[in-house]
Amino acid sequence: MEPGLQTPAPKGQNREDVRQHNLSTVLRLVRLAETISRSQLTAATGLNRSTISDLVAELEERGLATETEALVSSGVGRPSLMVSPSENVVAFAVHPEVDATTVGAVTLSGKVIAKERVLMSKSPTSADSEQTAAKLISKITAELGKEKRIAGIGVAVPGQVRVSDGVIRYAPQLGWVEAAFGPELSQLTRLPVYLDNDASIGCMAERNFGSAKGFTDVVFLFAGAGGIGGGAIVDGKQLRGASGYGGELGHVRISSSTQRDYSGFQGTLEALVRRDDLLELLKLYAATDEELDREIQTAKQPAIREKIYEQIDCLADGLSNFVTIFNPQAIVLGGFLTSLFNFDSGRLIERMKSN
Amino acid sequence: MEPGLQTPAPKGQNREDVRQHNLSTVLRLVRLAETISRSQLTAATGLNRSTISDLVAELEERGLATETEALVSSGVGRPSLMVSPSENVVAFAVHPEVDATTVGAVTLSGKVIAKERVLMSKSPTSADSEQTAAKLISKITAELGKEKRIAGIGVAVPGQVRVSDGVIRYAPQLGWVEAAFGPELSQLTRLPVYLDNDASIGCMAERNFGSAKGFTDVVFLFAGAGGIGGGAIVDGKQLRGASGYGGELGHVRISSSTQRDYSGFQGTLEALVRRDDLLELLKLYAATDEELDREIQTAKQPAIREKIYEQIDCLADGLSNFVTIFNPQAIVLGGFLTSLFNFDSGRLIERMKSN
DNA sequence: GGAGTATGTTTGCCTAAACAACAAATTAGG
DNA sequence: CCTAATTTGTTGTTTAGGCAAACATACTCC
Repeated sequence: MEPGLQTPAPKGQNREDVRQHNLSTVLRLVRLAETISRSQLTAATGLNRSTISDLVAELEERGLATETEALVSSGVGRPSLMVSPSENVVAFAVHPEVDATTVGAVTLSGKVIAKERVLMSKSPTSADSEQTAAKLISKITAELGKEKRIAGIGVAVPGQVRVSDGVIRYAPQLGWVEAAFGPELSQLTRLPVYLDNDASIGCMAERNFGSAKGFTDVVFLFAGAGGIGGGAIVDGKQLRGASGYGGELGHVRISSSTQRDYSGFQGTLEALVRRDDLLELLKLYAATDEELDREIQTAKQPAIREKIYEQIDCLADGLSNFVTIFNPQAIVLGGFLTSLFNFDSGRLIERMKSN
Repeated sequence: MEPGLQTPAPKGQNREDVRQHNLSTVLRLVRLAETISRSQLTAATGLNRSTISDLVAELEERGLATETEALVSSGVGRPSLMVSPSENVVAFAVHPEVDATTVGAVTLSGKVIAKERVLMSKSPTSADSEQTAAKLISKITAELGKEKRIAGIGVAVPGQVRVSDGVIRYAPQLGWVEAAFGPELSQLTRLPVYLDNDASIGCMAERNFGSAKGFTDVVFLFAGAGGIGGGAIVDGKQLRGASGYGGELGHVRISSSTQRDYSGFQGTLEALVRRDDLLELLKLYAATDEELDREIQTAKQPAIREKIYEQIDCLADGLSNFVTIFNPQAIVLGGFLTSLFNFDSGRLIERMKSN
């Protein structure tokens, strides 16, 4: 339909690729399991005992993992050594928002060892956020022990991101367009920077550590103040699309309604399932998700209940489409969508089935 | 949401895997290109000259490819040897339908060397079709030269298929439910059988040889007499979903309309973009796609044009959702959807953009 | 026909995984 | 306790597949 780059790219594999693949496979298993025995690694990877030994040794040499003796023995035979991700490798997590910029430091083992949040002036530019982030990073770095090694920076952007070159294509709430956040932050900090959409990151997190752990096909829908973000895991990988703008499930049109969403599109999931609408009806302003949830679960007024049901129905319509399209093993709801689900999960499921 | 099998399966790689991968990569390139030089193979795979030499030799030894000298030299330097897929490896293609069963024989090089079609009694059972197919296969096999080697059977099923075990889950037009077509046909013919949804197969074909050649992200929508089939290529791979029922794009709901599709769902793309509706309006019965196309392109009556526009709009709504979700490089339309597109592609595109 | 160039071919090398044999650390069972 | 059985870690060797280098070959260009 439209002209595009032909990208066959079916590369061959050589020795180094194998080593790389196996190292990363082992490291991934170690990270995801928090701590795992060498024998479990051999079983999971199908590789030879001695190969695992070698791979783990290399990871240890590179400072990415540590081996310890098992605390409790789990049966007959010599107890297997336990492998854990290193505490000394840290990555920074950056989250630029309209009113604040947050930077966290996380170890490879998943522990958050620092977190700083700086309030921003109204509508900061991309450069403002970058500089704030860079300052926080250098501050946290200075406070870290000498033994810590910094792997890089991950940025969760509330908007469309071109992952390949780290450019924020469009972040409606921040008002940024085509901002080279990644390269610029990398310039400032001299660290590798990885940018991605916040919903996508949330999706991967849920899939790796959260409620969708281990599933290969997942649909993810998260509602916050800024609308509905979404994503999908297809065959174990994040759905990105050709240019990286795929998976915007909140912007899928589910009705002929002319109600508009935050990006100006009509009849989309985001337009019809709105946190703001409920807040207004409930006369809640600037409420947290917890407060909103309490109000929803205890709502008595027919008008309000009606509105909630309406949103549940819209959510169900959207979800049933996603089921048709993706045939997922799990659907993960986040933010106030959880509240909608809890309010009447039976109705939601019933409506999904009826479609 | 629903309990599912945890499938992490992050396997390690050993030497054999590499060889396998490289062999299949080379064979794929050879098949897709019809004929390709060894130097092109080295460039495309990134592998060493001597490695390609070795791989091609192995493919030749296994009877999967043949090497010939270049007919025309393409520049300075020693001319590279040309590699082509073997003509002696054939696969059978089976297509069971309500009124007929078709079997074709195709060489690895893509040439159709035999095709037989047998009319069936009204609504054949799965076993009927299997037996008919098996008979045709043994008949064609007998007629093939001794030098031909049979690789296996591929079946294109008009319905939901569980690819993993070759079971047809539900084929509405045939009225089959949970039919073990794959295993049974394999039993009858003593050949490996691969089953898949016909739309999925069409999708891969378009992507490999057709208009979407080489693209990694494609949305595919095909309309026939039996409704609208669809599929998607995500990151170079067919979208299947957890149980293999994904990608049913025709059954996606795009409107609150209560119009039902062939599977009884309301407001779906299939329910609103109906070939039958147009046929009826045009007073065409049992028309071919070509006849229908002629009538559509020359339609004058306002009522008919109105209906066509209506369908174009519905199609656009569906497509724009798919663009939001998949962010594809190309959209491939098939069957009478092509006619709708040609009737007023401007309107279609405009409507897609406006959403 | 010689220079230049790209490719095919052959040989030996290198590396990573596998394998085999042995050592070590545990449980089970008397 | 002591021995057998079992499982895992360790070490040295083997093997396979891709690579690099050196050389041979076939083409174009001048």
